[in-house]
Amino acid sequence: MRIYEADELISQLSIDCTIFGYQEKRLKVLISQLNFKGDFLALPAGFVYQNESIDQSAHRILTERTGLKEIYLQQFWVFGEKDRNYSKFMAQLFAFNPELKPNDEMGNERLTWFSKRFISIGYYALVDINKVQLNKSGLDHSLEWYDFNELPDLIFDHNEQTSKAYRALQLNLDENLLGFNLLPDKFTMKEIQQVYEAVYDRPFRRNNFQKKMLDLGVLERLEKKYTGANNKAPYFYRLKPSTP
Amino acid sequence: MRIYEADELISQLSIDCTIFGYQEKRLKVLISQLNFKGDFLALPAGFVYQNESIDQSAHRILTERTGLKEIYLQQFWVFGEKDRNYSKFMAQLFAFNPELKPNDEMGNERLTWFSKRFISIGYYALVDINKVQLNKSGLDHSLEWYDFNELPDLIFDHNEQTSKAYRALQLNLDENLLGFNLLPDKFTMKEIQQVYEAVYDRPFRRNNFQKKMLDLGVLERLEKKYTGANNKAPYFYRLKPSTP
DNA sequence: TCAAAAGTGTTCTACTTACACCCATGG
DNA sequence: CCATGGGTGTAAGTAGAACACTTTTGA
Repeated sequence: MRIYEADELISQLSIDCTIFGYQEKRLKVLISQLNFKGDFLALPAGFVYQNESIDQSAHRILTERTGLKEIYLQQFWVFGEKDRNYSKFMAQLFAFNPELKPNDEMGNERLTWFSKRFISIGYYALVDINKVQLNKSGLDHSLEWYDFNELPDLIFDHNEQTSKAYRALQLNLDENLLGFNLLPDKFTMKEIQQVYEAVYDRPFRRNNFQKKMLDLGVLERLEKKYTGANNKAPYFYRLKPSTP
Repeated sequence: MRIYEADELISQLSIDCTIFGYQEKRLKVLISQLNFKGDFLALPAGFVYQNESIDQSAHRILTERTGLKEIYLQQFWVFGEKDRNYSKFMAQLFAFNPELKPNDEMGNERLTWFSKRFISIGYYALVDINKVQLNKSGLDHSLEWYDFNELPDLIFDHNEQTSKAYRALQLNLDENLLGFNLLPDKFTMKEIQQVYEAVYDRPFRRNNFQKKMLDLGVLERLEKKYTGANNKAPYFYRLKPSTP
């Protein structure tokens, strides 16, 4: 389990990722249960190698866990309080995992590294949950999607981070056409509306929403979607190829 | 000149500040000429001490140079490209200042510190230019206000930073009532309008602007401002005390 | 009494919201 | 032919832009 390569990493700096997905009318967030005894739930996170940009670092963290290559990713805040360190987490960790207490030179060095105050760059990501192939990194005991509205207690300030990420998402969803990142390539108007309703936690009027979307001029209407239900079949849409 | 206290500082991390002021219908930015031979112009910047938050660090950098205690300050972007380092700057620096080349243990240690790749957290600040008492730090040869539209070449990616700071300012000015931070406590409607015109680089209609401002409900009308000009005297306004 | 600049009211327009109707689908 | 859900058109309401007019000030 490689979690410590101090020379290759920027010290005291971490990347924390709030990964949003969408399923069954719910906004979801990917949460990792850490690979230790005790219920330590956390955002997928990692450190920055000397030879990668912070964006590349965030991409690496995400690609490792989701298998996705193309991911919408956006930095949204730096968390830099002066007492922001792992000490509380590590005290709990050692209480549940006494065998992890450092007992040699190497362990102490690692402890020193983790004992320092950390600055964290918060990223949020939007993924099509159906394309994700969850893949635990060495740090993860399990990876699981949680409803954004029913997030458990996370370590550190990760609950605060999800709140701030959510606010950033709300601010940017509409203007930057982010909603489509949460859906498959082909989707119905109802589906994209439900994404909006999940993100903004309020209903939209069907007809006005459709008009607004079509007026954006970025959607291409495809064939109808016949589901076998006894009602009119909706159209599929996709982002116009010219709209990257 | 203390510019290097590696143990007390977070390594590979800096804070760069784009400080906006307003004077004579112009948006201004505070630029430092570095205290070396050669024309090195830069944003006021500094590093983060272990025992201060990143916000406190930015405040310290600003307070040192402007004398102001209360400053509107906002992080807006993290610059973290993988090749983001001082090497190009230092090559030029040594060309103009060969005596700075390290010639002892201490100098080499410092060189090592500065040779690494740096992550920079960009802050922008808004100040009342009349309240500012410019005060050079040890790093500054001089401090000067430049028109935002006529910024000289700055070291590093500092020109890019001012552009990004400017965009962030435009996005936030209106919603967060930031314009008033650029003005004295008492101001006329024309003055705040001219701030807006400077920031958005376009004219506003006098009457509509006044209506919009008053409809915000945050302004309190004070006495008239008699200037001696042969025209109707405008009112002074201030932010309502209840609007912090 | 006049020019300049400030204050205020009114219309016009564009966009959002709300309501209404019609159409396709499979039972 | 009916219930259900999808597509579209139109009226009402609201916010901002544009225009017009009045008031104050000192020369």
